[in-house]
Amino acid sequence: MNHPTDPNEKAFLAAYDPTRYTPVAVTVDVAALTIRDGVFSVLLVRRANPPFAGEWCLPGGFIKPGPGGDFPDLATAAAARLALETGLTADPDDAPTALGRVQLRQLATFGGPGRDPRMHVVSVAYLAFAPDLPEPVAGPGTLEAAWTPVVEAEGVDLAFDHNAILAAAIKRARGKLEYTTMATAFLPAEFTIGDLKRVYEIIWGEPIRLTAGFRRKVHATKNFVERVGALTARRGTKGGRTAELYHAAGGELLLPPILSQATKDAIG
Amino acid sequence: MNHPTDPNEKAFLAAYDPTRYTPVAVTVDVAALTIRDGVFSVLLVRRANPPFAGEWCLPGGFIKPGPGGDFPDLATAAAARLALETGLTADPDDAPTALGRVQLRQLATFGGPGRDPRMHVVSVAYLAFAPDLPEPVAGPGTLEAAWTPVVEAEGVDLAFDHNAILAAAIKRARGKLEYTTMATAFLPAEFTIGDLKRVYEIIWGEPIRLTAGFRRKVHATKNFVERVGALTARRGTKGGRTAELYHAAGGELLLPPILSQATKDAIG
DNA sequence: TGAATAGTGTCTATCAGACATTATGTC
DNA sequence: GACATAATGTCTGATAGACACTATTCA
Repeated sequence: MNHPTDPNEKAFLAAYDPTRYTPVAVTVDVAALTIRDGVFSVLLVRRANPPFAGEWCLPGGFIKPGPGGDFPDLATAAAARLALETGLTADPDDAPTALGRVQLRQLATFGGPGRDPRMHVVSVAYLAFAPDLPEPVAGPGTLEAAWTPVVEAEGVDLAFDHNAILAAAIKRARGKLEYTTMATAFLPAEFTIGDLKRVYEIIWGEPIRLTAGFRRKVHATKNFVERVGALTARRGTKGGRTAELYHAAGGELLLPPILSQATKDAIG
Repeated sequence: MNHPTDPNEKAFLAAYDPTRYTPVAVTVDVAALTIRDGVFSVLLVRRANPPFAGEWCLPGGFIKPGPGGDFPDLATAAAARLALETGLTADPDDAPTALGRVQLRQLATFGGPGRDPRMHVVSVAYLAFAPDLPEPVAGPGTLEAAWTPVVEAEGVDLAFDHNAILAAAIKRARGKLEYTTMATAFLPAEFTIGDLKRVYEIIWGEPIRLTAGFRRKVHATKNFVERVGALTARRGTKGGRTAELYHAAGGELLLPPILSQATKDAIG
């Protein structure tokens, strides 16, 4: 970060009065996506206070200075907000908490006029890819918090312009699966190739016909998955061979991409 | 947009005082990228006023309400800022001004502590892909404005954290060429396949060895280019066959992607 | 044994990469 | 003709998609 040293600048700064201007507020909102019981879901909270008291929206809130007077980084604010609503604490010692496995990415910033009846508000939206998390707890300022199937959430009239943010989040998530290895973020630390395939099917909402092809692609991609060397304990009750376990191998890019049918249709 | 109707909400809003909180400011900054004389360049301006008076940075400024009291949309603010520094007016009647061909995309939002010595500032950065534009003019608050080769700009110590924004812009631009048809945004309305290939080479900073392959890919991609049906007037003085002219065909996606060598190396 | 799930082998049409060839222009 | 640029043709190795087959488990 660059900092001014000129003495003129110091005089200017001493005389600078930020309250002269029409105030603007900045919020950080989080679209936390996960898969719960095989359903693509998003974390929604119900507002306790006006505006939109009693209505559902994405968790979020104004950024404000901490005890030291400094504002937090945007990503830090987003992580804190998510921790507040999920009841999970982000462990600074990098312990493997459930929240530690959540992938936070900046989604987009929404700043059109009329978004908030109080004043002009610019919202920095974050996208969280999460493995199956525990039941959320209502944080301060919220009546309740709930993992909600995205198809259901899209039908709800959310507060502010959160329907637009949610739509962008879903679109981005579906796209990210195509050319990154982030599908693993929806799974626990150890998973099978079948689990991974199901992540794609659940989030895209379409079957993946290629069984062998999907496996080949996953194995051929550098740093996508790594064999653990153990088998799953039995799941389900309908029989079937026990599957090999894998864990995410830290890679990011998945190229050439695995395209969803929707994308294939779009490119003709 | 959703709006509260509850009478309790109206009372709450009447009593709401936005000046109670620590003020935050929001800026919109634009990384305008273009190709000038075969060189990948970015628009920089030199600040007239503190902080960082006399130093170079990306064009940008605080968002503030217009005459009607309403704040503009973020993208509108970015377009206005760019128009100010380039001397081009964005024609609302959609006339084919040079600025009309500029593609504006939101890049990312930067909001860490200590970005601005005056107060906490959150910057929404926009990425502009532009065809060769005229010499810029210094807008209000700037001493001068200049198209600067990106390799040179990366070496300059820019004001605020604009080096980080510029780096993100360059990275995004290089990536966008891989899987979108946005390379055409760097070219005039009519161009040749050779021109298009040169855009890739200039922005990626590496030669594309495939001549036939590149052509095939471009032609096979739906809505990438469309044959105009005319040939170029002679250019250069070294001879050679006259090329067919094409124009952008309105498509967005370029899949499977054309990968740069850098990306290929990254995926092993 | 049959059904269910996991994983491998193989064939083929397609395509990216490489390179040769043809076409059209200036000097 | 020598050279430069544009455009097309053709060969080959890799691979996505499709499908058949093997492997392991439970009822």
